[in-house]
Amino acid sequence: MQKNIRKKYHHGDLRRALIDAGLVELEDQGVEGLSMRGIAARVGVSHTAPKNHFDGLRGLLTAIAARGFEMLSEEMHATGTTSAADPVLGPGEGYIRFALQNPELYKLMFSRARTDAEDPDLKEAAERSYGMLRQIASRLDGQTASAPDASRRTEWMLWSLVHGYAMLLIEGELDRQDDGSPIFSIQDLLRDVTGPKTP
Amino acid sequence: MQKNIRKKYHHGDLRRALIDAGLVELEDQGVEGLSMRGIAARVGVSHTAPKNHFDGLRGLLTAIAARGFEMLSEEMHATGTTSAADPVLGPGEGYIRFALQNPELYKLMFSRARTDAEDPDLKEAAERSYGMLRQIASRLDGQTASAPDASRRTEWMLWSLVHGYAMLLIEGELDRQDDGSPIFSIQDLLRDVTGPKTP
DNA sequence: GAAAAAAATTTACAATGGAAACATAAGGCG
DNA sequence: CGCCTTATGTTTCCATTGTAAATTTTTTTC
Repeated sequence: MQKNIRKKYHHGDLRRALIDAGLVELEDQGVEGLSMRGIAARVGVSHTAPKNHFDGLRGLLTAIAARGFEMLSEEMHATGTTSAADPVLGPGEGYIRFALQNPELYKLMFSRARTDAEDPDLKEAAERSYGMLRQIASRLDGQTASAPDASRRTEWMLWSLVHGYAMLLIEGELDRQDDGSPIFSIQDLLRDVTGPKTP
Repeated sequence: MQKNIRKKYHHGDLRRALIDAGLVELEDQGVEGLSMRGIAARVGVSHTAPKNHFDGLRGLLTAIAARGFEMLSEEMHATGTTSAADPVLGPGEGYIRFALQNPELYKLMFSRARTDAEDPDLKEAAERSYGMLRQIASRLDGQTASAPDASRRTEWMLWSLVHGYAMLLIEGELDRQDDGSPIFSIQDLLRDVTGPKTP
């Protein structure tokens, strides 16, 4: 009856707190170093408390991944609506920026071994991101020659390129400059694809 | 003395046996399900026996990853030297075939969190694979326009595309046909890149 | 205010990676 | 040959982790 906005004795919003803490520990120690007990300790609850909000460690990781996709969509949208932004290169850059700023989270988001791909929240958040990618692909497609199912193929090509670029950079397989930025940007690679008409 | 099938106290080639067993369990249960004890049990030794041959679980996984790169090089070479093979599409197809036939191994090979990237054997085996990729990239580069550092950029582009395609397929993000084969092949995507001059 | 539900803790347990001490085989060397 | 050194495996033990069950504490409902 009384929805006291004052802090409740029962933590109040443990679910959100656990996800937030998980995000911190994730980038701090990597997915490997993540533990139910560690996250719970960071929030200050017993290590079994999360069970009331998540279906085990996998459930918590799934929720964290869902949050990641929300962040990704936001980043792509932000970089895409800038006035100066290219409709293709802009969101593509936002995608990469997110991946490089949250490498462990990005890896988790694409790790079916650690998350539950059937989770409704995760599916919805991921689908929103994928939809944005499809939109970009259709724009990119308009710039090049069009075959029957060219759109879908372009979508595969774009996503593969961007995802591979992000993953290889995260895992340290592609060289970086002294300031930490990649030698070639995703725009550099995309320009190779959008056609040689661009000088 | 007795080279009978009698069970010897000293295994003989435990190192190789552990890697072989690890490869089986890896594809069987995924990287997550892999355990030192499980692998040791499969070979029939105590769970601490591997310590004489590997530096912990990470050491064993590193050795398995190195073996993976050897297999990858072999597969690319085999598919590239076929008489009918395109010098670019051939090895590219071999790369993808390996990844899709050994998905868990492929993921492990690119997981710096689980392997020791400084291991000499791993470095050497990986470098051999990367060298083959560079070779393909230079061929691909010869087919398109050439800018100053175009070669290296093409290398990034090719590797990103192929790796992303492999990873997305492995994680189930890209749809497959009823027979399990991808809707678009890596050749389909590569043709988008090699330029529209190819019919 | 009492009952019910929700949230969190305590306790317990099995699995795992790893360290240390010990055991066994193999090979070198007198 | 017989002893000794070393490489290889085993036993035993421990800390950490995820999870389940029983219990306690707080909140909500009636």
